[in-house]
Amino acid sequence: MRMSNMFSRTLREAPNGAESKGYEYLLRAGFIKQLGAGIFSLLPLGFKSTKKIENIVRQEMDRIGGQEILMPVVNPGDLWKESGRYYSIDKELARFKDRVGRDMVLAMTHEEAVTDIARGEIDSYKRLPLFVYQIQTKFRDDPRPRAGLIRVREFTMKDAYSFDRDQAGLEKIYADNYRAYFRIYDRCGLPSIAVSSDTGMMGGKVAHEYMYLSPIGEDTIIICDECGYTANRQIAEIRKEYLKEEEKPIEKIATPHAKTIDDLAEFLDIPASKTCKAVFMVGSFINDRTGEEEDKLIAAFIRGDMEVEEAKLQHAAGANSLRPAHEEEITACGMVPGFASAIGAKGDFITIVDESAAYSNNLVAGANEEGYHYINTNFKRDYDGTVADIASAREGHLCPKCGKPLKARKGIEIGNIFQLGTKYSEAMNCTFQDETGVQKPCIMGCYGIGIGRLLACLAEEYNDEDGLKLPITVAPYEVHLVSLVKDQEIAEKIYEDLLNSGIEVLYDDRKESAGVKFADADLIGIPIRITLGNRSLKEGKVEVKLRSTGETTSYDISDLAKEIKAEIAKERAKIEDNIVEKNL
RNA sequence: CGGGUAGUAGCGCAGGGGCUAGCGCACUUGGUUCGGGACCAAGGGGUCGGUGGUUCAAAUCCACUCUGCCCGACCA
Repeated sequence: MRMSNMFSRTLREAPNGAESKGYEYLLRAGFIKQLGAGIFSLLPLGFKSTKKIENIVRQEMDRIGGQEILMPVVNPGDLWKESGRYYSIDKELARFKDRVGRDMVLAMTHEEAVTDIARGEIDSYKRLPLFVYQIQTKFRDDPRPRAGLIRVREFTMKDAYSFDRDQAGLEKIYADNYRAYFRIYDRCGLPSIAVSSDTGMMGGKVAHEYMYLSPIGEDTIIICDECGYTANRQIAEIRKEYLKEEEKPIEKIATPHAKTIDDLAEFLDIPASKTCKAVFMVGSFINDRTGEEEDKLIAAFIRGDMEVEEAKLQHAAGANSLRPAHEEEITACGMVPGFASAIGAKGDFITIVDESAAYSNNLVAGANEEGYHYINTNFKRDYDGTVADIASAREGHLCPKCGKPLKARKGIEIGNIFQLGTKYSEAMNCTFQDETGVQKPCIMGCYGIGIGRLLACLAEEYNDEDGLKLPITVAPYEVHLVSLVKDQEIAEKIYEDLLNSGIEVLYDDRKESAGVKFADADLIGIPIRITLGNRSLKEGKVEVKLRSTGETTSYDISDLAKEIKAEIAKERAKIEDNIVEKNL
């Protein structure tokens, strides 16, 4: 590619709103261009990188037996009504009507579409297992896109789907994907960890998320350095110590102005762990057959020294979504915000009690009367409810596996794998006949990687004060040929030679000053830079500089292509040698 | 969806009722320079986000509206 003819140009200054380095450089180097909130075009350099990432993904999917297909972005709404997600997913699912008024959706994932195909293909256990994938556009109308390609509305995703006859089959392909994902990130050069995760709108039971740890991440990951336990905070468990003691008689006491746990603990001169905190949410419960929606108050109780994790609470209550409750909704059930407990409450609401509160004795809790609390309240004796783990794991809490203190880190989700089970196959009647003639639902799994987000994370990981320095496996070109010579003929010849040797070359043939060319080369960050200068050329030499290390070598022009191929192989080896097989 | 902030040339910004709307970079032409964002000279480019209003006069004041960004709610 000749830079004199390149569609995109570099920018000297960062466009307004590029707050992270990676995003800024992707914009300035001309990899991407914003079209609207959360909507980006890929320019030639960004598209090249994206294709490289896609090809790595493709190779690894093929390697574990994946068959590439392509499904439509536009799906009939009826299909999504079958799975129930037409109703259970809110505005994030973009809907429209076609010319005859049929409900249509822009697919945000493809469980429905693939299950529809599979139910037509799969009749016998002999057809299983099956594993397909696609690399395709998704649209999710995110309420708040941000940080460039990190969180967007339209994006390219590799999504894969497996169909098995039993759990053992699913677990095998799940483990294959688990390994393949690490190989993909390793081959892209992106550090990654796998964490146990929530299943969210996908449904199913077992799931892992792959995270790139970064301060700009929006997910919080709980990590145990000691035993390797890792989980998204949404589901991270902690070892809880219960304050067991002899039950004492309940007693109402005056606690004027003690509305918060801190106030209360200070007023009574007790630790927060001797109190019980109430958190009120309203859950939306959607009937996914009819789309009918019902709101219900959820009262969550947890020991005063802990916080409620909303995702856990949502699961425990079986709600589709949660929002904070309004004061009237709480008082309608006989509870008084600031002085609330389940004791003496009435009306239709769901009570979820964290283990910390349920298994500790003699806690101070609200008396549902302005200015009063009960001391020595005990679960079961004084109030009832569903016991669940709804505690939010924080740095310093104890590891559920080994009991050592946990750490909290920020991360960006770069992929996920789900054991779906039969959620979609049952809802959509995707069954097979086993040896005994019995119809059974296929056991499904799904596996996703956001391609653009991966590029964004790579840009975040690989940059310095001069620009990007993507690894050679994902950089748009292998070699940047910078010509500083007056007589372009020799440069043209070298360019041709390199191309003929099968090397991917970005050729700066522009009539620009050396400084401009070097600055642009650093900004775009192609791994190997060849500089053609008048002086060294007279001696038959050219300079080769690595973007990653700054290391410079001088080569004879006569065997340049051969030497460059060796350099490329070395750069590739730097990445490929770091591929580590990681098993589930 | 709530709070904040901003829309003026490709990018970054200034101007804040008055005559041809500026600056830096970028762009065009000519010349000099030529290994780390060169210099000189001459040029080209803008419905001042949109609509409506106030006024003799609006980029500037007012109302509404659209869009971007940040924080939160939210989210794979």
